[in-house]
Amino acid sequence: MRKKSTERTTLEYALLGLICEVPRSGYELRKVFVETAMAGYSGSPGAIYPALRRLEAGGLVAGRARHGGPGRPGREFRLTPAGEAVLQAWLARPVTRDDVALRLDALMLRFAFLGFADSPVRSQEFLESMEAELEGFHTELEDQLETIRSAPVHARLALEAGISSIADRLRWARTVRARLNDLGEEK
Amino acid sequence: MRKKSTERTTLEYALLGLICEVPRSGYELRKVFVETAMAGYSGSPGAIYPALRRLEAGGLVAGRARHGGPGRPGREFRLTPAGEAVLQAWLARPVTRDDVALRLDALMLRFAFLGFADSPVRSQEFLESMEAELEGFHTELEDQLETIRSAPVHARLALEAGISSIADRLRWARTVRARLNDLGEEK
DNA sequence: CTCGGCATGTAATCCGTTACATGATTCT
DNA sequence: AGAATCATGTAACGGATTACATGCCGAG
Repeated sequence: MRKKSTERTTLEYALLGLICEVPRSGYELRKVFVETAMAGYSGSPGAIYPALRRLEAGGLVAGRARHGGPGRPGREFRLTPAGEAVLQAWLARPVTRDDVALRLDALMLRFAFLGFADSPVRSQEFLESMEAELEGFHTELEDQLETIRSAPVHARLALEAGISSIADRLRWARTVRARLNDLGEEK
Repeated sequence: MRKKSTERTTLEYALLGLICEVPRSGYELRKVFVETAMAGYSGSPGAIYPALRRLEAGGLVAGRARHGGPGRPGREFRLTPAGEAVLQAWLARPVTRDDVALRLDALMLRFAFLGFADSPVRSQEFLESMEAELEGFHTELEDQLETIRSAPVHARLALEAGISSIADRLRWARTVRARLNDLGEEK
């Protein structure tokens, strides 16, 4: 999955986003994944704890002991300045074609954290580039639909479902951008 | 990923579906994935060839030499009776909540091959159970939206996108079921 | 006869899953 | 003390990715 060694997994970014404002323990992070079924991430301990250790090893998060509740005392993780920088860089990334075509879930996860961006402009940029790529991908898929006229009915119908869902997400992006605009202006 | 040892990966089912009617070589299979970006599967040789060997080892496909074109002669894979049975069992599976919540892409891939099912009834069953699970998941997500009223705006908006896309897919399923019904009756 | 492109395969690495094991605190 | 519960891990394993290596044919 990693192209450059600086790349992190989606799960790692999710963790960074979740502890960005509220420090949390591994257990609390797991609960978030399990209860909200966030983007389909499973929150198995075998995924989360290793991911937290990778982040800690990279100096992006720091854990400190916490005792107070019942049961075994946990470790509470908070972002380091380096971690904050990595999170912000992630949030500021432009949306690519591959993001909308191959990793739409991860992209929406990123959007969910965009409120933590250093500037409200980030949301606008995100939505604008997302709309552009969605439009491009949409016509790409419609072209593909043309070229597979002879394909089995079910395959064509499945492709139509994909096209429809891209159109749906495009409508979402446009209305959300308008909503956020209004929110920003009336403030 | 495997719960029972009889479970196959999504990629393996995709391969079974693709060679179900037309025997193909690994290279041709790769091209399908690359060109149509099927369900976001990458079609890297490091994934496809091992998957084909697993299927061959399991007796689900059989390869035979093919020479004729230019370049290195390829091996052409076709389904064995056992492979046909596994494919049919996959196509006949009822749609579960996890299918629509966590693996919608894989589910749509399955639909794309439903035309190869042993009975046209399979499509109806598939769509009916899919509609039921989509409805259930939809209300589940709307409940979740209620309970996170205090969450950050962006997170709520992301969830709304998910809800909308489920509704969109539900509309798709209903219209497709009607369309297939008409097609079946006029025949 | 070797060069380029078609086609198959391998190796290293990494992440996620499942299932299990362990630690620490409070309640009875 | 022992059970229950909260919380953190570990081990084995499988599959996907990337990048590289190999084999075989026809054209010049």
